[in-house]
Amino acid sequence: MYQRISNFLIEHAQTIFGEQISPSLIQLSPTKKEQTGDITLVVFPFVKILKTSPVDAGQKIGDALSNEFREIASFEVINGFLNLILSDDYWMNELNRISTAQHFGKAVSNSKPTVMVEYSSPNTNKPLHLGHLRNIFLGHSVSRILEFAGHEVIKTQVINDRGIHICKSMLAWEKFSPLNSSGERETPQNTGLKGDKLVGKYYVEFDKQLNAEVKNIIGNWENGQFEHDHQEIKLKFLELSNAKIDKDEKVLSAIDDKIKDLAKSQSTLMREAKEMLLRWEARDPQTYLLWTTMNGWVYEGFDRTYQRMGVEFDKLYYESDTFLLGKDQVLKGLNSGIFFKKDDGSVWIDLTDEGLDEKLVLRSDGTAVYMTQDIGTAIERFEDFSNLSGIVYTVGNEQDYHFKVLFLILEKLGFSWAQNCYHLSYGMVDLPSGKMKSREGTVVDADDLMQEVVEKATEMTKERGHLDGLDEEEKLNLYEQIGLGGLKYYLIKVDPKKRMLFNPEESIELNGNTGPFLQYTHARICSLLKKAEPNRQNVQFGEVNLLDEEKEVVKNLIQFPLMVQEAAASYSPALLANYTYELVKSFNHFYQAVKILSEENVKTKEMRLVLAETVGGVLKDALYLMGINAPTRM
RNA sequence: GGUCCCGUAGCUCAGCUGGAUAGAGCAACUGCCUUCUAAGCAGUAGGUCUUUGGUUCGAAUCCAAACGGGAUCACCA
Repeated sequence: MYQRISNFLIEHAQTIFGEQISPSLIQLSPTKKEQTGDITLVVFPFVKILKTSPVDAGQKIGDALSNEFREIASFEVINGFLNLILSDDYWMNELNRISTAQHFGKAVSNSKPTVMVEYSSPNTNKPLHLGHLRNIFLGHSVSRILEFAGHEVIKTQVINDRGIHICKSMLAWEKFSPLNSSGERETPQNTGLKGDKLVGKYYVEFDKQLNAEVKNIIGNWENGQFEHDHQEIKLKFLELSNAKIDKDEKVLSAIDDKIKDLAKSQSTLMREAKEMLLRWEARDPQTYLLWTTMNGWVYEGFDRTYQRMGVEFDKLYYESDTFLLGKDQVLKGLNSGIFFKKDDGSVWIDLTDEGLDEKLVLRSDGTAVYMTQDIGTAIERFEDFSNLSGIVYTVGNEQDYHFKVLFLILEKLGFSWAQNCYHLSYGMVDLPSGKMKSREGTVVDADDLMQEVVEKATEMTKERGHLDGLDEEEKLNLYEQIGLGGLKYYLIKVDPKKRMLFNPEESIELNGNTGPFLQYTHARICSLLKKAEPNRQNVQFGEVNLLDEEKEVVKNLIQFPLMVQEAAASYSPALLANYTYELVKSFNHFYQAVKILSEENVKTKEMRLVLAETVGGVLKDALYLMGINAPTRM
């Protein structure tokens, strides 16, 4: 309707306004709730053209529109706004159109370009945490939204399965794992621990042991004892220590950190970890076996976590396969003059013209850095999938700079698809106590959180007691859906790019703007429809008068396809979440205000049932797009 | 210091391609279950939209500066 009005005004501009008008002058929007009307046109832009008062201008446009469109029953001009009132007929036709659609708002599958969505991308040295949850739910939801909007979507993740951090866990396990009676070190099998948890435990253990050693080393240094009488280290230490004199706290702690780094570099543990990394890179069989084994434990653990989350991937990339990629590209770029070489042999790109800095793309020893790898991986992906048009990277905003540079480099290397690559950047998740810090043990574990949320859902659902006739398995399934639905919605409803606060109590709340509230409404509708299926034959769409409550719901329903498009275009499930909440609120308002089953007028009753059914369908799809299940009872 | 992001009710967030009296939820207070699931609905209260300038018919929204918070600027990933 908006489109039709807009088109009409443009096409007949000459007769209405006496001149051609720019489409940007036409501002159509839903009328504010406080005002009567359905569609509002802002009249101000036309006042100058028509050289009359806002009232006369509005009157003139209103006349023209209501003559043209029989759907416009009447109109009002108030304060420079033209409020169009649409006929019941129009709303009934819209309801009819929406209710008979298969998946209203869903574009034809694969009618839009293929995109790859990357999310999760964990390290294999520790379990997933709250930050990953935001990342994963966000990326997963965006995948579904893009798919619904017509794209073919390939869901992927890069698993950071190599590097010094992995070696730390491996080394700690080798050194510090106790032996059991059969002489075995700890494994998921003999401890019952989830694989990623076990490996994470040894990562923490490494840190603990390292800190102890570091403390020891610094103690020795302070007493003037330097291993092998190492002069260089001694000088550095003394220099740093002297720098501490007369400094304030902030500078002091920065210097202390530097001293710690110095001590770490001299520690046995760090040295051993680095040696292990070298052995790994040399493909030492024993190291490789250990690495494969421990990563295997982690994958098993991750699989269980992903499964509970209800997310999946189509294609996995492993850093151990890709970390050598990109070097050729850099050398090619070097030849074509995009990169340049410094005296020490390191390769850089100069981005100062773009307002950025110089950026390293290859170390002086010829080895790859993160950037090198990402260049290679991106190119490989486009080779793997010949119909790929772009990549969406779901990665935290601390890497904004990295991706800015990455996309620029890819563009300079001549890959036209670089402009279809998008960094879906999201803000950090803070706790009421402040930032999550692994060092301070304030990290919220993903499995623990999911468990907690499901337990809470269980407790509160039992309290409500609407579950007669469900068997035990169905009940457990339901608790799971409610708990996770709440958690997902909580993390998704906030604008992705904004930093957000995670309040544990609010995340398991069932009332208000929450996942369970949306699910509850769905369950309610299902329960209603179980008692009376709408019989479409009885609905004569021309003969029913609509109440405001009903019209409001239809208005919201109409918006759904538009919201999906917007959410897809801006990669923002939050838009969809807010929309869904509005839809559900208007439905509940309607549900509470009118009778349905006991309505005596058959036509009205059937219309209301159709309305409820339609909301149920759209709601189910909307929840699906957020990765949330829609229970039929709760 | 350079670059980028953010600042809206006590708290958590919408609104930001300029438009009517700035909205929700939570927390507080009042009502509504012999009637379709009260995980609901209706209502009361709560605001110098960080500040100051500018752009114009009109600014929470656009521009500039200041203040406050965060991120990033590694031969780390």
